[in-house]
Amino acid sequence: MKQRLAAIGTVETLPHRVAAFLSREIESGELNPGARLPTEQELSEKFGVSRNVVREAIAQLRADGMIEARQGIGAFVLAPEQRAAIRIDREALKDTHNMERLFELRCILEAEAAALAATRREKEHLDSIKAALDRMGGEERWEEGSIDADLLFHREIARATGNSYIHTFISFVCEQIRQSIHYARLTNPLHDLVEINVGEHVRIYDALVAGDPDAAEAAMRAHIVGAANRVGVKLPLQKTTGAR
Amino acid sequence: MKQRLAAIGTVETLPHRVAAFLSREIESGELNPGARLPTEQELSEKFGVSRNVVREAIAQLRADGMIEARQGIGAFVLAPEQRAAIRIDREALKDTHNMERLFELRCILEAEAAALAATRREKEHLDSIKAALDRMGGEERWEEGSIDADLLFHREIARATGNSYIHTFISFVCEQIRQSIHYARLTNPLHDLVEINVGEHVRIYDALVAGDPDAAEAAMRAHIVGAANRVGVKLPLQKTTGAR
DNA sequence: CGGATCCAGTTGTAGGATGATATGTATCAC
DNA sequence: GTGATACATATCATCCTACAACTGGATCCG
Repeated sequence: MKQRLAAIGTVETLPHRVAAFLSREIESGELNPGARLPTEQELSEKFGVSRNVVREAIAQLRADGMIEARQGIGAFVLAPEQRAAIRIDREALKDTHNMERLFELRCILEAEAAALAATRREKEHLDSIKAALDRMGGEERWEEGSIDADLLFHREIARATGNSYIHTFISFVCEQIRQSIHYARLTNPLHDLVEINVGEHVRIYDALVAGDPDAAEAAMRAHIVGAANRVGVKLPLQKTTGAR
Repeated sequence: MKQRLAAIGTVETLPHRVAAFLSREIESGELNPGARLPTEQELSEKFGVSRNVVREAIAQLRADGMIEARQGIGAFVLAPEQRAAIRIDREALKDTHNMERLFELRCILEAEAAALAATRREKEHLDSIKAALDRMGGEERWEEGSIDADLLFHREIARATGNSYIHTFISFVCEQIRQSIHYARLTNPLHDLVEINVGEHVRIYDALVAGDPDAAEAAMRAHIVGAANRVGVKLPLQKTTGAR
């Protein structure tokens, strides 16, 4: 747990700050695709840091496919479609409207994933899903432990689809939501404990055991809409009927 | 175009190679979460590079949330759930099975996105979607131009959902698929020109204009299954009925 | 005019030096 | 002996300088 807190409250290192600055400049359109960045020396003078720091910052942006550096010429901004990675700005997560969008994305992914999982799940998957479910209800303290179990439950369902990309994407989105909730609790301590509806989870699990994709999808959709409501986010989804 | 080729055939810089090595070691489980990496000096000796290069490599991994460095102690491997970014290994894209998984993920995202877009699209969105559609059919040469138009068509639909995260995710997945097709064509030159079914696109567009979410979703689903087939990937989706 | 060569600018890599921080050890007072 | 303090060590963070590799243009030469 200490490890997680350390990860969240990570100190802002100089290269990280420089990278964030350049990144925002690119996102905001001040540096258009194809434009050339200032030289490393100019940047190091501008920010008052060593060239080494600038290079580490650029290494980060380059790894994301945001810019491309060519020896002897300079560094250039790439088009957004050429990004090699998806990264979500933690600052943006503090905005409730963005949280709503994130929940919407999560709903899309997980609802379909639940349907897939219902047709493909094997015994091993059901066992680990059940284990997460038990941990969730068994925890006396509603704190971190049961939140972890909740996330594990969702990740295990994603894994049961047999599609590693789906697993990766869902894990990622869930983790972003966890962290944005974490922030929200810091600034708004009245949500001291997070309410988890075990009944909704059980309905999902039952549908998976039954191998019914439509029921699994509907249950998952209802659950995520409910979870969003419980943290104060209203999902404007049109598909709450579920049945088809 | 030269720009894109340069981006794809980018030279392997030393920090990139070191980062890739460490990354593989983490993914393969040789370095478990919580494990401590060798010191920067040890790594620089092991790889025969300067400490500077090692630091740039670590900066990349750290930006992805794959490792966490703590001053005075060392660098530690983080759990996969704590990743701050999604990155897809280009090497993995050369595997047909992975392409199938990627198409499946794409189908999930885009089908639901099309339904959302049908209810939320405004005139501006319809105009840009139509423009992409015209470019697609109008291109004489089936080469890059119309592939670009195809991708733009899908991205504009994603944008019409009004959810920037959905837009980002779909753009990303589409781009990965584009590149994996690019690779496939290099090794298998019999697919010299990519076939694009304009009719399928028109049906999607019509459903969006009509504002019919179910029709849009079904049309999108059918289109992506068709597109996968045309590049030799068979999608094992259970939901080809579409109508609800 | 054409071509080879040189030159200045930029990124890539190397190596060392110093500061900041965490951990363990030794010393000292009591 | 015990506790607190000071010190030593290890490690990452940052800075600095220098040189190598590469590019593009200027210059020079025929």
